[in-house]
Amino acid sequence: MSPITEPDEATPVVRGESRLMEAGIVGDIEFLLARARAVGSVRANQGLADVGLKVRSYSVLALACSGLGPSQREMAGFLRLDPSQIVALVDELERRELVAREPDSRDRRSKVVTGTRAGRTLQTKAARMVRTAEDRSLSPLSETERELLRDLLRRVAFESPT
Amino acid sequence: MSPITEPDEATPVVRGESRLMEAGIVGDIEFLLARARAVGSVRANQGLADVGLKVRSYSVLALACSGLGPSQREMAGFLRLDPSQIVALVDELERRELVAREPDSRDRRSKVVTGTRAGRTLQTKAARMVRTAEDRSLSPLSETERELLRDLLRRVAFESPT
DNA sequence: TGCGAACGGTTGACCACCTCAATCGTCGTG
DNA sequence: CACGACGATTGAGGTGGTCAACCGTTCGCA
Repeated sequence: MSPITEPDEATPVVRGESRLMEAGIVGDIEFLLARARAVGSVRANQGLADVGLKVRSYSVLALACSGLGPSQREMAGFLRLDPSQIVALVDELERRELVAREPDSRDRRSKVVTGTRAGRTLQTKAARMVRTAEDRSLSPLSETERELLRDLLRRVAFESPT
Repeated sequence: MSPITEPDEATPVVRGESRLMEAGIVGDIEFLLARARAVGSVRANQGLADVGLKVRSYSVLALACSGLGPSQREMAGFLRLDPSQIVALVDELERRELVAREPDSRDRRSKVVTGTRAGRTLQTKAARMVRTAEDRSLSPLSETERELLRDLLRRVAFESPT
């Protein structure tokens, strides 16, 4: 990086811009999550652009196609989004006839979102693209390390106090 | 799953809204990163609000106070932000006299950002708040698991292909 | 039974943030 | 020394996050 020193032969292979790795901030989980996400979501969005989706809309579509019949509020809580954002996302997907809002017979306030046939086929296609994008993001890790990372993140994301 | 079954006594303690955990999306790294970050950054921002910072401005301040004398462009690459965003963040910190822009003697195009005395004291104070916020976010993990998560994220965040 | 509080969905406004293109001064190379 | 590349800056345009208010519905409770 510095313009004068020649490459150190003992330097481990570090693809990132490395001079600032000395800074204490690389120990911050918040920073690491932000940067990992920045790296990955660009790629995921690129892949999903082919089917006219983004990570946001893909998440909603995936939940709608899960067979669990989630209400919009459930989606909002699960994805940590404001309910009003779900409205817009479902609006868009419904306009494209990928999902449908069905009234909940038990509670007429809430609406259950389910994937249409077209939605389900698109979702499986999109899931493949997400997975290949993910593969590239996780390429520095071995298979067991990837599973480990998923497990640790799952616990932080779901079992952390409110 | 089915709406009628009574609570299963073998169910592990899951604090999250759990019904949708059956959905395949919980295996998505992108989703897990987004949710973990959503959980944690709210807390971190709350803590930092006491000193008038956010995670963004804190990151810039921390880099400025690292003693590494980073240029704005280095910061941008490291934090994965657009250079124009760095301008605004440094403007704000400079206005509060927490950091100073110094001309780089080697390259008069670039400006080195360093923390002032006030900036450094605020930074150490802020670092404490970030750490306690992080402690709560990572509370579901043991100490060795936390280090493991940090290490895995570091590799994904820095060694992943462009 | 009926009343009020709470809730789900929706809308709209507002602010933070991201991305991009254009500009200016500076650097490096040929 | 001329030209292309680069760092910082500005401004525009689009997206996303947050919040308050609203309507219809449900639930707790008197």
